[in-house]
Amino acid sequence: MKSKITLKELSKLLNVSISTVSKALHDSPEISPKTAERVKELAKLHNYRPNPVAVNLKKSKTGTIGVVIPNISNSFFARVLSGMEAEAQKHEQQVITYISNESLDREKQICDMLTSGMVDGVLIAVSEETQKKQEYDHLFALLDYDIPVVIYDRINLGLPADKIGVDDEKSFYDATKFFKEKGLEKIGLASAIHHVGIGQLRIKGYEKGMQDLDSLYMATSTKPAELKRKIKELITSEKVEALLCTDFESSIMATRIAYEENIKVPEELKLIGYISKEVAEYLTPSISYIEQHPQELGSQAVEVLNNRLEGKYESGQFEEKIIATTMVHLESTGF
Amino acid sequence: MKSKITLKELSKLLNVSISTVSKALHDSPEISPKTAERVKELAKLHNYRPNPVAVNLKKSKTGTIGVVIPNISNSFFARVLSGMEAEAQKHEQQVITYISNESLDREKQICDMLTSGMVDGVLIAVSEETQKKQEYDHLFALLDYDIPVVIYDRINLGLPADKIGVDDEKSFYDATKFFKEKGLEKIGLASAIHHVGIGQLRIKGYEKGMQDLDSLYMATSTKPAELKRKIKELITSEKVEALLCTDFESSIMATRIAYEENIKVPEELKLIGYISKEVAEYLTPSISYIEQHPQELGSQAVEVLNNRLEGKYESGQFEEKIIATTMVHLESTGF
DNA sequence: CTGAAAGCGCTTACAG
DNA sequence: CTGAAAGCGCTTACAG
Repeated sequence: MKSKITLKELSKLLNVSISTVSKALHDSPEISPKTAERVKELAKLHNYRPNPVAVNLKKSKTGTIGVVIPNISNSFFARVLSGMEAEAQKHEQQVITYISNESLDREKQICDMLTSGMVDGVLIAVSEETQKKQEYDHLFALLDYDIPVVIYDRINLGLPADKIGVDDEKSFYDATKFFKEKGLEKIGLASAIHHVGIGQLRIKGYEKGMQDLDSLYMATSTKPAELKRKIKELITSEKVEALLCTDFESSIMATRIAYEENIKVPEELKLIGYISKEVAEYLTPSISYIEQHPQELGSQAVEVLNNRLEGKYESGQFEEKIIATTMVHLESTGF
Repeated sequence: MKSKITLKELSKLLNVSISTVSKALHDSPEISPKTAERVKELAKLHNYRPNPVAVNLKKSKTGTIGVVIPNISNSFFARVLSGMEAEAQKHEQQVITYISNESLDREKQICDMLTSGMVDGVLIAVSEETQKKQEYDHLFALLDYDIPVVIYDRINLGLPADKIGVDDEKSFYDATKFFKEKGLEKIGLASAIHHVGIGQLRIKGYEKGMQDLDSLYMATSTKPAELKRKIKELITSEKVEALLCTDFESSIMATRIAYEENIKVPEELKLIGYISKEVAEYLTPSISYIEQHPQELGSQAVEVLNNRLEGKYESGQFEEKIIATTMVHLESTGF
């Protein structure tokens, strides 16, 4: 039980002033090499560590960044967090995690608490409910309090903040094009997130890729039973040759339906999912997927925030970064 | 851009002293109702929030707890974190997340930084490498600095700290018994984590459940290729009727091999996995699994830590809580 | 080269 | 009932 030693105690032990000790430990040129050495030696002996709370108060900052995550069970966000933590670590920042559970109320609570100055900046993926109700006052409150906000992943909401996301539209455009180039014609899309921003972008990419808007085959619903029925119809009645899925639910459901209906993947149906590597690889058959590089997204989000904190961006102007996606081919596309 | 108002500014505006303002806001009986009201009104108007860093310095605490997570992509840990965050929220504590990536070095770095007093207490699931090398000095360092530590999930390491975990041994004992009662005889076990504590406990539960140690069928390896070969042998040559899997890798691999070898699940082979609800439900066929209630584990871990911080436990004596598991039957057991 | 002083924003025992 | 003072642990401009 060493119980932390303070500058004051150190200074008493050394018979010098607190200022001298502090300066010595910061390699100030004001201090003679001799005293500097004495001080450092004793500090090391006692394993002195400055009290971070005191340092932060003095420097009028907190050394922490707040991350708001809509749903941590979604391994995409878990990986994003991991990238953030790694990058923050490099900047000696602590990551405080808040989970909104896709709830507007919870998000408001979190933002409210953050306005008190718990953190130097905030990284947020706006919850689904918030997007639906388009209530962004709590986010503006953060900006009012001069707390920089970086919006990650769910970025097409027209908010005045730095943003970093994934090229959702292009990824689906490319995937659609890919199937077309392979000579497939009947290409469908399944989505359980057609009502939220990123879902809409992915659908847009699909539509652009198809060009002819009469040849679209879409199964969309937020209700599992309804989505299932619709996907089944696409696969069995319409007999689409390929199916793009915009999210975890629809990807898994499509795999499942193909299995139940005895439709062979990839021979009779080719699938591309929007799911994490881990799940994609382990499904049977494994599902080709669009890799979003979540860790990269996370680490760059922290980078953007720190640039903002360090004044590297002009105020009033906002950064918008897009991370390119990669298509990963596994068994379900069979190429 | 409101830029936070301070007590000092408030007091100037009101023509009273800082102390008076502070007391009024804390409903001190020392203050006259009249001034109290005046103060509160203005505070509300300016949306005054005490600077948390200053409050913490004054109170010699940080208001935060540190959580060390070995691997956030593992949805078990993601859910544990979610439970911790929810509980911490109730206590108005912030959760600072650190990811060790199962690395001893990283874990040491984290603990080293934590000894400086970043947090009031630490929740940790010890990394695999740390367990393998049995190097726990960095954890003792935390205790030396009087920072309470709660070990969660990976608890059988004989460390002198409060612990909260899952009843790994019993869960496998029960699962084994369950198969036996259904009249199955050839019951096998697959494991990619036989070298770490929790793996060993699960295996022990299996062994106890089998009683006759000559009738064990085990496939264990940390190398995917070798594990695959061994599981395949159990399923095809040995023709076990049921297989218990101790972890994500072996669960998924077993499903996969059954599919590849055209062995029908559950008709020819019954499977129980140790994986998250989300993945279990979505596999084809869905996999019966042992539910560990990770959120519960997380929230109780925070509870234990707070009890310790509040001096509700005797020092020198350690709590050890066990969360009971539940078996969830899906298609792969077919009962 | 060293130290006294002010101050970061707050709380609280104490004096009046 | 109100306020001056000390102090949480640190940093840094300033005086000597």
